Amino acid sequence: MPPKSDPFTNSVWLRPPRTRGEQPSLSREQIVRAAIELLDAEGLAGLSMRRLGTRLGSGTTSVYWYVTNKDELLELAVDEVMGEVYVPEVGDTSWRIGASVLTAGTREMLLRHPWVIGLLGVRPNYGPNAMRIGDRTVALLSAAGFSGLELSHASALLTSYAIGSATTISAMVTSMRQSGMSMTEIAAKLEPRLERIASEHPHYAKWRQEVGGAAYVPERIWDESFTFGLDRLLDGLEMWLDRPDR
Amino acid sequence: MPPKSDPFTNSVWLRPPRTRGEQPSLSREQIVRAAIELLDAEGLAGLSMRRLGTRLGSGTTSVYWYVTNKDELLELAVDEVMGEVYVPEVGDTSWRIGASVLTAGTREMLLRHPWVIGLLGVRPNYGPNAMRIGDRTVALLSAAGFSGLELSHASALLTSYAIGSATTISAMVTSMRQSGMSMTEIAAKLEPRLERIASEHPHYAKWRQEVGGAAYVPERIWDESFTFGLDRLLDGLEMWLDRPDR
DNA sequence: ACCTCCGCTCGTACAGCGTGCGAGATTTCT
DNA sequence: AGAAATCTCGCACGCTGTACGAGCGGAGGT
Repeated sequence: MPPKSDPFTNSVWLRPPRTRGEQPSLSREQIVRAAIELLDAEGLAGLSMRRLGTRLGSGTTSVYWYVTNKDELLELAVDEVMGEVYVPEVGDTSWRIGASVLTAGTREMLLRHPWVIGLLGVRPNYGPNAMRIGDRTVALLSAAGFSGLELSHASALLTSYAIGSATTISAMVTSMRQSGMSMTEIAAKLEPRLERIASEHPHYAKWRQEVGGAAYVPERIWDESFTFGLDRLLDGLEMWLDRPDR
Repeated sequence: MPPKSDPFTNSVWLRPPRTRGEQPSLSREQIVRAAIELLDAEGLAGLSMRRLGTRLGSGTTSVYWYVTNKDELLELAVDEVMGEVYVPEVGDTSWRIGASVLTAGTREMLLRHPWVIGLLGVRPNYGPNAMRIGDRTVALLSAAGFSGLELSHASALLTSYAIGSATTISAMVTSMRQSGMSMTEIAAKLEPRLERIASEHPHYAKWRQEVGGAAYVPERIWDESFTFGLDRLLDGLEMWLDRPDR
């Protein structure tokens, strides 16, 4: 027997914020904003309901009047930062540039708020901002020549790449932050281990020699790598659009 | 001042398992296996050190002899399941099929062990299996004609897509499991909301009409979507390889 | 044979977590 | 004025990761 109240019919997005007058000292919006600040500063583990209460200057459990539980608060926070993603208007640019801006923007948002990444795999997002992005993405890809299921496949390809790319980088940035070292310092510490690994993995060793230390230079390479992949991906989509037999 | 012992020079992979004779009733290998079983069955939240101890038939904190903390255990678990990913030998197939098998295999591994997804963004992986995959991927792409930084860009593109694609699907599967409903049941519950959303988002509404209910049929569509994206992506890479001016 | 040490197990304890509950305060409606 | 709604929050429960140190059994040295 399914639970009496499931998360699909009983969702945050269907419930109006619990505030009518101007009196109350808290509001859903303010709570979400404070939560995002905590999350940005200290990551998922840094957000506890107690700390959130303290930061808002209220009691430990006051937040529970506006939000039924922590999961729901995170759902609100995720959609809030989704609002930072800009999807170009149809007609403002070519679809290629439009898709490029969308994908890069999504990736950048995820890198600004790395805690989102850990939440994306847990529950799908039906918040208003996610929906707005979806709608405008349809417009963009539709104008490009996609339709039906292929349109959603193309859209999934773009967002998957943005998410995956951000995930890899987030892992490194997080470990940088936690260790308090720069990427080059980490590379130096890792050096002997990588050397030993190279001695057991001939192909890796050969590649390592080809690129020298270049692979461990920080952000610039990550951006280059993302752009390279994005260009290949857009090439592939364009090629499909140009196919006579589709 | 950085911490005295950082995670890069002092890593699980550099410390031999704490066992010499045959006496002890526990072993690192056995612990990791049990942890993975718990994680597969109940997700990240389902693994606690106490439950792990109970499942192994030992005391609450016995595990701490073999593993310094939970994070390290998770690191071991992640690399263990990385061992399930098969990277085709060079020469066995074309590079295209090789890359295809690698990417699909990674995605399938992630869908078998969805908890891995939540961990990928937290810390990079330098375990032996990750290294083996890396080495063989270099071999594969090197034989295809990639070299230097472009090789690692191409490799990043493939794994990013595998990760991102698995993330989206994992979100849906997880929410299916938690609600105990099938995807079609969820779609039915969601229907009125989506309809209202469609009424406010014209492009989405138009697309919705195009595909009808097809978009909410479960796994088959997901696989089709992944394959579509993968093919576009490989087309793009192939195109780059064929460029005269690279 | 005894002692010492080492590898290993695990009970206890502590600080922190999410949150259900209900008492209380305050504002609004009748 | 009295009742009802709205909102705040202290307390308590059961859970978490893990530091610490007591205790156990077998191996090696004397």
